[in-house]
Amino acid sequence: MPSPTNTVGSSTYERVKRDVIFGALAPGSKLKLDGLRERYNASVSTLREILNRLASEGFVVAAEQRGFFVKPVSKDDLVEIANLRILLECSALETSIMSGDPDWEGNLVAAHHKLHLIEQKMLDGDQSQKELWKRYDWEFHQAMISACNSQNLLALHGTIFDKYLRYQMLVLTYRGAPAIEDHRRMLDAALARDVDTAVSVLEHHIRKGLEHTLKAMGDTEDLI
Amino acid sequence: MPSPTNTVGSSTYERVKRDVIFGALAPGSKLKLDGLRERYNASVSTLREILNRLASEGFVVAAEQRGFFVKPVSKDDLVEIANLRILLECSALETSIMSGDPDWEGNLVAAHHKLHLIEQKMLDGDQSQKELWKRYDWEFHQAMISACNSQNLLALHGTIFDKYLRYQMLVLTYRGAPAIEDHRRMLDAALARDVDTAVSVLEHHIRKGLEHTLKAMGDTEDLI
DNA sequence: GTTTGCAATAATATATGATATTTTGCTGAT
DNA sequence: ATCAGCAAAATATCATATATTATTGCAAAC
Repeated sequence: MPSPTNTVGSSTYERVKRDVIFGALAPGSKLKLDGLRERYNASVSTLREILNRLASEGFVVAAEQRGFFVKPVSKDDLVEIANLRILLECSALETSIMSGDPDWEGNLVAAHHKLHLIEQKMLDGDQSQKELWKRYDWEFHQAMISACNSQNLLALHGTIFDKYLRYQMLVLTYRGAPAIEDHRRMLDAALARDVDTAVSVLEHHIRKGLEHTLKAMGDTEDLI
Repeated sequence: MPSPTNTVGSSTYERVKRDVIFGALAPGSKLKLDGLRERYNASVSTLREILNRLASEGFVVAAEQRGFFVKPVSKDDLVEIANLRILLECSALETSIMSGDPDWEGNLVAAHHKLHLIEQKMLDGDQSQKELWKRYDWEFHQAMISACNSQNLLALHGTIFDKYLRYQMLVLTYRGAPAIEDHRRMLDAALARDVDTAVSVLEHHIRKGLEHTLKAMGDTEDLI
């Protein structure tokens, strides 16, 4: 099998983005080219390309002539992100359910199964695999909307999802059983082609997550 | 007044983006670094930064190890873009109308006035200012949704609008009087805080534009 | 004690050239 | 026509140089 043969640029891009999302690079912190060069073992030119990409996606802020900063967080921003996620994901879900084929159903069931397995572990107190858990969460939501017939919509949703994820990682708390229940209900509704139920559960799911994260941010006011 | 003091990077970025949107750089064409260096009088490093930005916005395609290409066009892509514009702009319009203040109304009336002036010229056969016309069109739509209270939504909409605009510029035809009428009706509905009417006129406006552009693309099959 | 002004320092923006790798184009053989 | 293999072209990456701009530190002034 051919190894992914990643270029320095793309693999470092992944690493930096990941570090922003998972908080290794703190919100608002300055991204000095020289510091990054050491940290990621890449040249300044390559890093500038990466930071420009991340800036246009909104994970980084590029301040003309003053360099780059990790995008700051705020409750207002989180609310905007959550609302956008609802708008994009619900819309995609609707068309996806209406046009999903057997392959789609198969992937969906598989994605839910994997997610469910790790959710059980989380419930049992094993918090050691937060990152993997979130990846499966992402894969499940992605599988749900993957038949929406719009690459553009999927791309936009992917970015928004990652931004939302950053806030969840920031407060580092777990909503637990209710979220698991949401996923199950979404799966069932999707397979039953019950658009209305699926969409309303999804919206509820995101709003509850938003509430939860906002509350956690209120308690930990320092991270802004 | 302080001059904009643009950096080479940002001003060249604007130029390249503009050239993609207005078709000076043809869809699908290869963007050779060396060629661009001559054309825009910027260094390769700077140009790579710019192309990376444009790639992450979707105006350019970055093919690992094979360089950059102007994003190709297709009817499917146009349909996706139009649907996304409807989704984003209608949602933004709804909240904007509900929370617009007097300043918002003022800007809106002003934007419509400017747009209307140039639309009349277009109707009279003066097609010399397509670019200015499209700028005013953008400013009007932007003014409508500017009170939506979401920077994230406005940013996303801006990008989608530009992509939609590229298709319009590509086929280079003018929908004329009906579009002018749409704008007037949207303005009136917005000022009357009639959300339903405004939103449905907007959706109709975009769908008609889509139809029109699709038809023009069908006739000029060569540009793909 | 706070503010102002300015020099010293640091960091960014941009350009250029060098190297390794990859892709592309071409030639000739099958 | 197809394919292998080589030469030319282009990209990806890096290091380095320079000009410009931003930041910092400190002394002088209020």
